[in-house]
Parts: sequence; C-alpha cells; structure tokens
Amino acid sequence: MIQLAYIRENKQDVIARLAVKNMDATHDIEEIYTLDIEKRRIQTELEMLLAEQNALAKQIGELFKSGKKAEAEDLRNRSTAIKETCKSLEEKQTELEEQIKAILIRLPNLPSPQVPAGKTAEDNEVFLLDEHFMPKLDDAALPHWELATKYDIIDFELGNKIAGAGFPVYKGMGAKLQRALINFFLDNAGRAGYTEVQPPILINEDSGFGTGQLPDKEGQMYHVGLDNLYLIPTAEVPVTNIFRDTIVKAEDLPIKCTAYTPCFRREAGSYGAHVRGLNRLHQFDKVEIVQIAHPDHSYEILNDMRTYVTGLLKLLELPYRVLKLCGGDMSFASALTYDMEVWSGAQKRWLEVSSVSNFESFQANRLKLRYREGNAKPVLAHTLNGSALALPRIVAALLENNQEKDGIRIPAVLIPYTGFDKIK
RNA sequence: GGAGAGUUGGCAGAGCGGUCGAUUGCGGCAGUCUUGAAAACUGUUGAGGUGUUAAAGCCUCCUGGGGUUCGAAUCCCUAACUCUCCGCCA
Repeated sequence: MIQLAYIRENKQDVIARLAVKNMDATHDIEEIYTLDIEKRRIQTELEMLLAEQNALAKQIGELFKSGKKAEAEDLRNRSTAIKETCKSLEEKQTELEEQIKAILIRLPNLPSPQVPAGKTAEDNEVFLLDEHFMPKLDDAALPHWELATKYDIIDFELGNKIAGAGFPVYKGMGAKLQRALINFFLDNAGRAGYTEVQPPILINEDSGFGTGQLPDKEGQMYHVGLDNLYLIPTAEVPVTNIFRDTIVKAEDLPIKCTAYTPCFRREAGSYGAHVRGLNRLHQFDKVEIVQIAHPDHSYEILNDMRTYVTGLLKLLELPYRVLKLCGGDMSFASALTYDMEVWSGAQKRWLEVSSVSNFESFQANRLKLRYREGNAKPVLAHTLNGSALALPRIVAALLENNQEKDGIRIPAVLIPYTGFDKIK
C-alpha cells in the first residue's frame, strides 16, 4: 500500500510512476487527494466536539458529586445534543476513510526509478547472461517429461489420478533429488546468514492482505472454505507475516529468514505446451529467502540477494540469465524485480526459477512492520524476498541439460545430498 | 466434538461506570555510586492521528465489531483467538 502521506505531498510523481506500470492513476490519485482533505476537515471538526464533550462529562460528574443536580441536568442536555452531531460526523469520517482505503489498496506499488518502461515480458531488460554451462545436446535430446518417464522418477499420470493435473508424484531417485535440492538450498541459505524457519502453509486473511495477495488475487490461491484459510502460493506470505504488527530495533536490521515450503497455485486458465511436465504446477517445492531491511540499504540488499541466487545457479552448473523486469511485467507489490531464468536444453527455452524483489515499504505499510532508531518514532521498514530456489524448473533443466547416454549426471555439489552421481 | 475460564502497555499482572492511557513488578533507556562492571538508589519508558520551526494542546486506541450511558478498560450483545478439563488423534 502506497503511503497516504506520500500521495498527499507528491501527487504528480505518483501518477508518473504508476504510468511506468502502464496505469493511468490520475483519477484515483486526484480522488484520494480530495477525499483526504475532506476527511481531515471533518476529523478536525469532530475532534473539537469530542473535546467539548469530554469536558462536559467531567463537569457533570463533579456536579453530581457536589449535589448540584439542576446544573448537571442542564449540561447533560447540551451533551446529548452534541452527541448527535458527533455521530453523523463520525459516520461521515468512517465512510471517507473507507473510500480512501478502497482505492489505496488496489493501487500497485510505485516502481523504482530504475525500472525499464515496457508492457510485456518482451520488454524486460536482459541484465546478465551467463552461458558458461550451456549444454551441447544433439537433436535426439529428450524433454524432461520424457526423461522422467524413461527413468521412472516423476509420474505425472499418477498425480493426475490422486489430485489432478499439475500434481506430479516424484519417485525413487526423483524423490531423492527433490530432498537433496531442498537441503542443498537450505544449507546454503544458512551459511549466507539466513535463519531457517518452518512456517504454516495455510494462512488467514490478515496474512494474505499483509503481503498483497488479498483482496483481489484470491483466485490464484487455493481456499479452504470451511476454515477460511488459504494454501500459501509462496513462503513469502507466512514468513513475511511473522513480522506483521511489529516494531523492530534498527540495529537488528537486516533480518534474514529462509524457509522451505510446498507452494500451491491454482494457475487458472493455463494450458498448452508451455505448461507441460514440470513447467507449471499446482504444487511445487521452493526455498525462499526473505529480508526485512532498513530503507537506506534495501537496494544493496536486493543486489546481494540477486548475486546469492545466481551463485546457486553456478554451483548447479546451469546456464542462466537475469532479467530486470519492465513496469508492465512486474508484480503488484514490487518496486523492482529481477527474474532468474535457466536454459532448458531440450525445450530450448528459458525457464524462470527465481524472482527477487524489493517491495520497499509497500508490504510494510500493510503489515505495520516498522523499525525504530533509538527513541525516534517508528518508521516503515522495507521488505524483500526471492526464491532460492524453486525446484521444478531446476529439475527440468538438470534433467535435460545433463542427459547422457547412460543416464543423467548429477552436479558435483549435489552428490553429497543425493548419494548418487547419476540417475539411471 | 463437549464443558468451563480468559483476552489490559515489550513481558507479567491490578483495575467500585466519573482526573484511567490506566496501580505495581520485570525488562528497556538515562543518571548517581564504582577504576570498570554488578548490586543499590533516582528518573524515564506504548501506538496512531491532528497540530507546531519545535513544543504545548487536542482526539483515538485496554482482542475486533455493535450497543447502553451525559460519561465505559469497567455493563450488555457478538465475532475471533487463547487456556483448562473430557473425548478423539499423527
């Protein structure tokens, strides 16, 4: 949620920056601005009356005590009269506040000034390309879904029977590879200073609101109707919400957490070749990294996180590229996002395996997540997160890029985790 | 699932419907003492809004929502959550 005080002072800047996300917010911003002025006018008026009422109530109490009944009655009538006015002003104020919030919560975050203009994924800026580990495959190379069947490590049909499309069953070495990757990612995050947490994978509405999934984006999440809970689309939601309604000390920043969780996405309307195999699933595993940062350092930290993720890709011996997302391709809550994509040798496509974002104070404002410098007033913190990493597409790329005549080669760093060096 | 109890400031824990934003303890911060630290003592210590050069002042907040009243942390209704006992269970 954009800070109301910022809109108050910087109308034109807000409109200009939302235009980078291809949104004409002129009307919304003007409306907020006008409603806010009116709201504050009413608030002032109301508060003066409330002050008078408080004073009267106090006097009445004293008059009753000293037995001056008639005078007390007199004041009581006056107070009753004021009460009516207060009530209507209060209603008006609440209504205005609701109107302001209704607009405010559906406005996306302001993109950082360095976000490139653009409408679609085509307009993203290639920030970095590392083809060092580009595989040399011949035309007989198999896509990962065929390799999965050939080596009997992932069964899509079986998952279909149990839950539906997009819920694969990993078997044997396939399952072990999943576990190996999760442990490998968690261990690395731990070494990089992230504290491991295991959060709930069901969240309530407040949590969904805090990180920006609710309202409006509930269609992307599975909903447990009976208990009104949602399955998490990413660990970002429960982990960031650990810090909802908290004031942390400035010297404790940055706070770094990592979590492995399964993630659930409805992906309604997705179909076709691009969602085959592991490319797009309803349930998948991911290790997430989250940081709560001081506003002065959040962009350095974003760079650190990006470098950390590309470091993992190098360790896994995967060719990758880093995209700086354009305004049109960025998510609702993000101020700046880098996407990491790995090369999938047989599909001959780039697959997104991580997305690292700085949300600045957008989530913090919804979460009421603040830090305090000494005895100063609390200030909204910045939140950041990134996948480190999402498993399925990593697996897809590993299978395809490392296919050899006698099996699939496991990268050296993973062998201690898998216990085998080849899937046969 | 059944029965009961509760939800107050960072934590613990008081609070006859009328100077209660709230007693007290702990913790935190500052000071005295000390070579330094500890102990002891003293002071200070919630959030949001409004306002101001800065303050003062004023308003709101005692889980959320609604109600009664001139006046509510205190009474009533309601929701959520927590705890205890019983049942069930990985």
